[in-house]
Amino acid sequence: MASLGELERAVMDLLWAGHEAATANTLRDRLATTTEAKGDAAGHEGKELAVTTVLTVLSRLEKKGLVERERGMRPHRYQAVSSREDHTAELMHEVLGSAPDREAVLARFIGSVTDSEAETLRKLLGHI
Amino acid sequence: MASLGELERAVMDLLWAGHEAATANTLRDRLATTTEAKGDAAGHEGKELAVTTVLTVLSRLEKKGLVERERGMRPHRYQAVSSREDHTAELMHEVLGSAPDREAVLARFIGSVTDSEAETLRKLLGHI
DNA sequence: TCAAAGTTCTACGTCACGTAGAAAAATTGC
DNA sequence: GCAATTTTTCTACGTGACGTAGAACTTTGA
Repeated sequence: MASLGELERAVMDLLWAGHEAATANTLRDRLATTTEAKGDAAGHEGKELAVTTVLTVLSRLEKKGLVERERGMRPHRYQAVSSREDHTAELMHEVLGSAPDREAVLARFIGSVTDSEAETLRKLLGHI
Repeated sequence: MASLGELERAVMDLLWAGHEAATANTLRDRLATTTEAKGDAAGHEGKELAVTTVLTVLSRLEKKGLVERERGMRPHRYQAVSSREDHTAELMHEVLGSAPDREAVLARFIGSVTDSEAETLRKLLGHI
């Protein structure tokens, strides 16, 4: 119960990037700019979504527990509940837990980790 | 592009469990038995699905690259392409790769790993 | 009090997935 | 060799998630 759609993901990325709370309007604008880069080479002007679209997505993300909003201020402010790193790490644990033999999975996992990542892991495991 | 539905997951679990190739019929039977346990306390007799249902799911899993079938034999034999551990580890890598700062994610990840898992990791990463 | 800005409700199209019948193809038992 | 049976493929429908947004309701600012 944690998979995100394309737009939901894009919104989370924005919230995670500049991690202060943002309004739906701000997000809508940033989405247009962000999408711009992804569009086909030629200046395919990032299309602005309707604010309601962004609001719907934010509501769904809130329901999923990924986003929380301050209802005090009038243009509600939205922000990610946890950092991208925390969320991603949590996801990794979920995946890991989906297999009976966790240690066997870890073995395979380590097998295909980059050198620098292995180094990072060694350090982290050192002082625990 | 790797999330599984409930039934798809159940089928993969069976293929991963007894990891010889199996026919759609065999799988349908095992699904009934397996489901039995999950049903409400009272002997809620695992309901047998139509074989076509199982076949459809197997086709979809094949298309997703998780299952392969031997078309030689007539009742086709199906088997998982990779072990559950390999598949799970691969998923973990996918998740890890979905964040820009992989090392930061690893830090959080390690932070909430069990002791025995940490031990396993140390061994796998070699001394030091 | 009104217009403007913001929020909630409702809704539609699409796609994945559970589910399976109908039709086509292959096997098997006589 | 042919009918009965098994297996596979095609087609399809219901449901729920997600992208998308208009309509309607609420709050704010002048």
